[in-house]
Amino acid sequence: MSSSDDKVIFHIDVNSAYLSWEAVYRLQHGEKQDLREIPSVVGGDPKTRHGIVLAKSIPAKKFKVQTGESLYTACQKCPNLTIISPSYGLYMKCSNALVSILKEYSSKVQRYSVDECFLDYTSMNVLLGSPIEAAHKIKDRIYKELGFTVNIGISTNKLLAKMASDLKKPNRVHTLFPNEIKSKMWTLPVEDLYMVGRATAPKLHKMGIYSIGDLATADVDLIRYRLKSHGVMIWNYANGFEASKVRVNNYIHRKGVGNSTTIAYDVTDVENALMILLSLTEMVAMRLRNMGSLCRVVSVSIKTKDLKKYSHQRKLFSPTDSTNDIYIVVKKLFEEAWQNEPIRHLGVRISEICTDEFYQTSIFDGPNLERKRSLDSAIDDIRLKYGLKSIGRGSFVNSGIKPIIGGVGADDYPMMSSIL
DNA sequence: TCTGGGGTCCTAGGACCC
DNA sequence: TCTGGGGTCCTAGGACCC
Repeated sequence: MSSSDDKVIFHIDVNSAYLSWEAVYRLQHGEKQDLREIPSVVGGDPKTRHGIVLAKSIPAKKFKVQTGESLYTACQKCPNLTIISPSYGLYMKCSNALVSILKEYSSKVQRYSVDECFLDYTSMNVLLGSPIEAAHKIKDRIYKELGFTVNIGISTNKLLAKMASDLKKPNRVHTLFPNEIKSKMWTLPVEDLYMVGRATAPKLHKMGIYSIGDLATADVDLIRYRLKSHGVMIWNYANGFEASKVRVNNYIHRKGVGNSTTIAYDVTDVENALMILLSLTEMVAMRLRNMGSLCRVVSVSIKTKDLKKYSHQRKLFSPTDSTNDIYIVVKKLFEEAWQNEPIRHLGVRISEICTDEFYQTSIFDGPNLERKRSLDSAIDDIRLKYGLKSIGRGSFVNSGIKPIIGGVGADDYPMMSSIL
């Protein structure tokens, strides 16, 4: 092996995460039936019948229920299907418990998503044994202490480690070292490669590329000509070339924060739309302040009844974290963009995040800035202490719209405990 | 089968400057 | 004001991920 192959990277992937976590939680709270042993799915909102399958049990898979399909079609395939609504708070706790075990094996742990982590095991051999031994130890410990299974992929970079953990599930350790690429990876269909999705796969097929090996051995100039820089990236991946670092997560580096919602009915009037947008803005702004950050770009997205999508964004003159300031822009953007069509889905997103540490107040912000900021932060404190519903705007009281809509990301609640 | 919600990155085109 | 071309900033939209 050459010196660039010196790194040892693990990718840890929770098997059917949401479903496993629901099953473990329920068993620990006295339920007799293990969700993993019956046809069951996590997903959607059973009340509105909206939504899709987020995770499925192996028995549900036998009925050909697929991740991403609507609950309606899933029920048609499998009439006895048990449907569980997702509880993201529980998943965050499980994810935190996983991360804290991993951190005992290396200080370099990157949470890639709620159910996937990278771990840099380079030069830990001396202390903790060979990579394969350590991976088995980690896998078995997670099962013993937390009750769910994981796959662990081992290689010399993140891409190969991730491809390895995907090989055969569940409860497995796989290696995919550079000398195993041909036998273990090139034989797979090209759509199994990370970053080859619904739009890219058909383009590759048209070029006669069906396996990862076909892509790896194709002429890179031709790939570049047809698929631009994205093509060069996946060609590199197919050859196992990837060199990004396992970086310890830091939510300061987040690029944007957004929340969106599909509405149970079609919205046809400005008042209702604005009420929903205000509710989304409340959540987004609170998350932003929770990060100790400011934003410079505000964007509103609209999806119509017939699934037409459009968005409108604007760069602000000076950065802000104020709910009111953001909402004023949101309102303007919506009124400029909306073409009077029935609305199915609305979203608010802020980006160009910067730290508020050295924030200089612009003279255009006026004398009320500090007052606005302290009001926002007082409300945040109450919400964090007594729950999101404890305080809301008067205008929502009889509207039938929740004063806060939207979920949170992995690093939004660092104070959340790691206990399952 | 008409498809949820949270992200990131890239590209293309227009405005504007020199 | 006829023309060219390079650079940057901004916005909209698409592709991918989990």
